Amino acid sequence: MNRAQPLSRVRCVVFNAALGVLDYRVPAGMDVEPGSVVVAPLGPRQIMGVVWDEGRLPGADFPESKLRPLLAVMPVPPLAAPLRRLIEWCADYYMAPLSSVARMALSSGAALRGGGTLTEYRLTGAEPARLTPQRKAAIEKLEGQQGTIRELAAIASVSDAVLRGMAGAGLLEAVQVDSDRPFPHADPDFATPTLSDDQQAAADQFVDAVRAEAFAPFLLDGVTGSGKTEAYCEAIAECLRKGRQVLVLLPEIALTETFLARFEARFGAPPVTWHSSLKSSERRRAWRAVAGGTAQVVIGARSALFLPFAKLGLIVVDEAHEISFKQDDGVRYNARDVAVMRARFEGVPVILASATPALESLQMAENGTYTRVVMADRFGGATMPEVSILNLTEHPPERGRWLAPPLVEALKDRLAKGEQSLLFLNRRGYAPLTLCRHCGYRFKCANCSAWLVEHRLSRRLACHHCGHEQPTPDKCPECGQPDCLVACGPGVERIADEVAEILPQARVAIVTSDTLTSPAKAAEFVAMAQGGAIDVIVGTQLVTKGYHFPELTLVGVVDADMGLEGGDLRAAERTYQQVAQVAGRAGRASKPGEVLIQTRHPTAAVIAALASGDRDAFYAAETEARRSAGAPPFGRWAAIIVSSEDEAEARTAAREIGATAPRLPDLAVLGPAPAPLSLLRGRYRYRLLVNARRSSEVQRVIREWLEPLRFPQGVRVGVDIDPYSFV
DNA sequence: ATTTTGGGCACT
DNA sequence: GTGCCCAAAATT
Repeated sequence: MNRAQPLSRVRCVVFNAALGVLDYRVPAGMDVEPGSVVVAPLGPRQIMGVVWDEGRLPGADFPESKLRPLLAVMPVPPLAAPLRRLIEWCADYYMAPLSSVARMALSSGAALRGGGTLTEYRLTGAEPARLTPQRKAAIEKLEGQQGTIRELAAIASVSDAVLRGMAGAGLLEAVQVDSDRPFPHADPDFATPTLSDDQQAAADQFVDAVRAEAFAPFLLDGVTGSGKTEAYCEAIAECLRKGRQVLVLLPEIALTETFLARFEARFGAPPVTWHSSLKSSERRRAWRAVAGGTAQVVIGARSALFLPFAKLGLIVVDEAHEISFKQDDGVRYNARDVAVMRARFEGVPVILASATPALESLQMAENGTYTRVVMADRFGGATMPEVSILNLTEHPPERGRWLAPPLVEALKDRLAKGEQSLLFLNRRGYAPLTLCRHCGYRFKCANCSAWLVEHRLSRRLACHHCGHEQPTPDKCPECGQPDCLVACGPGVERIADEVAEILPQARVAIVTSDTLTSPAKAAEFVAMAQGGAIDVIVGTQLVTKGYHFPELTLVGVVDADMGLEGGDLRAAERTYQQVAQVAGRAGRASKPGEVLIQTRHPTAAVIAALASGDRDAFYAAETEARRSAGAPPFGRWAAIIVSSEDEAEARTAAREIGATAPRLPDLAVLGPAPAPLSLLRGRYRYRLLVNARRSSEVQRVIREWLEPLRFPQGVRVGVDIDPYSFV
């Protein structure tokens, strides 16, 4: 590309949501182009920004004479045009400030300052002469850890002063980490697998698309166990051969040890990972390798979508139906949809892989926008498990118990045969509500309108929305009565207790984000489960993903109705997906699997479809329900969320928005109403729902609606386009 | 968002 | 006049 005239005046997206776009003069000798990351003066301060394309952004002409010169250019490659187009698209579609979206592409502050080294610390193992309590605690928690003082302080929950003292006393040693040391090389032909006909046919289509180097969206629709991963890995291999980079998006990247192991077995090296809990040195190294084009394959959480790939060749979204791809704070984007847009702007193929695709994705396949690739059979001749409904009204569990007699019998049977069972309940902790038998007091979060969940293993009461925790008291805080607290409802811990009572000799493992807190713990669990050291696994949706347990022949769904009772727009679909996904864990090897679903609504469309294994029937019923509700993909939803620390202010602002709602034939506005969690993290929240019957420009309507309104300071108004959760 | 400014007000 | 607090304005 030849640039004629060096730029003398540029429009910058500065990293401040309120300011947006500002113009600057480029001093003589400074080399900037669209995408350059720069430091600009702002009043007495300095602010980071990205040079944008001339003429693509709104903004009045600012007098030449008042322009101030840019201060510096960061030593990183400029953000390429396709990424800039993606940022613009996201800002526009999700109604977020351009700067907030741009910031996601530059989320590694350290990387921007250039390469070089970073100082990290680790324990020396030296025996201290005497030990303060803080130092003793730090040494226990930092075993095997390495990181900057700041990161270690967070891990050990001590102040950095403690650690600096320890470094001075020789208990911690400094290690220089090179941020540009290369990642191991992935070899496309390291271990080429033998594919089934289905897999080969899918792989061929993907490889052709990679070779074509053009935008091509695929919906890889394959039952659990059909070997989707092997099929798309062939497309990854083709990218590696062409020297192009690959982005694989996974939900909950921190817990996908098994995926990383499979990847390494196929390509001879682990991929580069990207997720929110990377340490700053790891983040910097990964970011720079991505921007420099040396990171071949990046396995990432949704934030990886905004990485500055130098030569992207393919995007894969695995488990594409997962709702965790929807970001629910900050810029509320759906990574699945943004992935398709990025592929489009980059001109590369994108594969959405799922056993239970979102209705929206199926619709896109049906109308020809996406190419549908079906893998209908399980790999290696394994059969789909037999699914039965367990009507809780007919087979009630004993009082104070949650497992119905037939499920108990099935558990006993598997234990006798030496086979594994899995009980699925999507609820962490022991019990979702604790109350005082004496005075009726209920434990409630101080910052949110939510009950505190008892975690008996850690002897704490926790709010699952804001993270607030307190020790479980032994007497009621209201009336002071001792031994009067009762647990209401089941959580996985309670189910595990029940299993231990029914099957005292069974080895039970609880699998939730509370117990698998690190990749090492996850690996340990997988090793134990596969080594036959666990008889019954009790888990949340965490166990529904990615694990293969050859001896697992029974899956019990403890409460299939749980998801249906909330006011969630996609409740039926999510229940279907979760149960289908967990059912897929049963009988993956030679032994057939059995699935028992406990429910009080055996005739509900979702439950019936699960029982009959008739996926098409479920999707047909759900399609009709969505059509008549004007829900996606037939109409559009948007949520307007008004929040403030002052309840009255939030209510007034929400009412004002409601009162000024536009009256349009295809638009329905519901609310304002207090949001389901009307108090969240100390903020009172009101919500309006906007339903646009046609796929019209909801964003434009909302923009014009909210634009003239002014609210007091402290009132935040956010828009959630295509909302999933109404929390 | 953060900093600067300017007005109103009490106090000297 | 001076200090102080808070709201409004400006930031390229």
